[in-house]
Amino acid sequence: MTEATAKPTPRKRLSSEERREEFVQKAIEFFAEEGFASSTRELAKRLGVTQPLLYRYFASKDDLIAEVYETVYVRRWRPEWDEMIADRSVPLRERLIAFYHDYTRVVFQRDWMRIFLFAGLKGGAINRKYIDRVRTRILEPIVREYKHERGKADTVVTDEEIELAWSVHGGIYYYGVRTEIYGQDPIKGLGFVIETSVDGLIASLDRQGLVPRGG
Amino acid sequence: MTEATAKPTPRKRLSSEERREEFVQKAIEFFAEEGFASSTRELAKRLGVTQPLLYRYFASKDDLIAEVYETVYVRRWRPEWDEMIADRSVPLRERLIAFYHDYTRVVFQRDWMRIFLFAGLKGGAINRKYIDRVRTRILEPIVREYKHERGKADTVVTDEEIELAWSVHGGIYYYGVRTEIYGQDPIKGLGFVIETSVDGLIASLDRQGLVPRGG
DNA sequence: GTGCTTAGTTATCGAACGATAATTTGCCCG
DNA sequence: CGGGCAAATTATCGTTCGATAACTAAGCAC
Repeated sequence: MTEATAKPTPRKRLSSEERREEFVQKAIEFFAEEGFASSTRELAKRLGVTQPLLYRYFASKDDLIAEVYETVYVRRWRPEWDEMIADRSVPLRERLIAFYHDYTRVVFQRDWMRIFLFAGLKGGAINRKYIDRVRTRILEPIVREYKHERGKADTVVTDEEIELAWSVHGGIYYYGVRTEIYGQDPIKGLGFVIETSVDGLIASLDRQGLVPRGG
Repeated sequence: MTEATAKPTPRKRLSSEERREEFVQKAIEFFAEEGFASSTRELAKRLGVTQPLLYRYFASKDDLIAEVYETVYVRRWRPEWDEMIADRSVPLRERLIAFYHDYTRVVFQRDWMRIFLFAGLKGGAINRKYIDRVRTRILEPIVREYKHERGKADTVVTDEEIELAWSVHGGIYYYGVRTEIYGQDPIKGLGFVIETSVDGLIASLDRQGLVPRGG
């Protein structure tokens, strides 16, 4: 249905800051669904404004995209995850289960996952930086906590142990990919996946501890 | 550097069938690297032919893309995987390790993975169909073989067991994503990941067998 | 109320896109 | 050697893209 000829053009005037925030939020939804190759005209249509207005707030389309990255990957990271993982007043198993419930609540969002995949395919540094952060802020702390609980706090975290953690983390992450990206019906709930994955990680770290270490 | 004015234009003439095959193969590399939103002009440039020539072989860009899908996902699937998984003359652990070495040799290719991700984000049915095939041709047979080796061949494969297999399969797959898509240096080799993942799957299936079943 | 600031508009440019039509040229058969 | 089929080209159409310039009007200050 095309618009009527005599459009009232309400032309609400919003302050620069709220407009900008609104644009970024809607751009996240828009680009997550349509991809970064989609047009600024289509985005403007969804925002109910004209396309050139976007260029009053962002110097270029790439600038807008950069702001989308920043908002999704930096602002949604929860600083309290550090303490959740390291809170030794809670048994490790419960701690990790609680953490992964919270982590997946943030990450298993359609817009988060799709933008992450789009960004990865574009080949920028964002995903590499995020992967690095997962290793240093999640996986290495998890392995350190495991070793503390096993009374091996003095031993160094090995590459093998980190790779075991990556495998389990990846298994959980792939559950989100299957349900959020590929639309697969969850055959068993997220809770089951998290609990069995945490159990599997602890068990495989235990087995790894029995393997003779070279050097 | 722009081309010289007096271009020789060699204009090689190839038979229809070899040209078509050449176009599809190069289109796989091209779209894997640049995404399906990239132009047919750029693809033609890489092929060393003019852009309208593509339209002698493919009715539309979407037709070409469909042929890319077909070639990658159907033609690269190895029929012998069925027998590898079900070959009971080999112990299950070795069988699964051998299978995953072969499977990842096909799937852990930059073009395969990137096209799979691009296709998934476009939202067609290809990925859903592929996921279904992984479940019915890989995961369910694996769990059936496990139950046979444990003397439970008569019991039905449960949703929980399939989900355990998905988690481990996803962990292995994510290793490929990290190395092929995000360019992460493999901190431990693929062999380590496959072996510990297979051990982890068998162990978690064993644990699952101890859990009281409802009904 | 009058006027300034600026949010928001319309109009438009040059480039790139998918696709088609018309034209040229390589190659096999006689 | 020469004629015809089809491989491959040049030329071009209509559309859409990111981005800029010029214009319009909303709302606050006084």
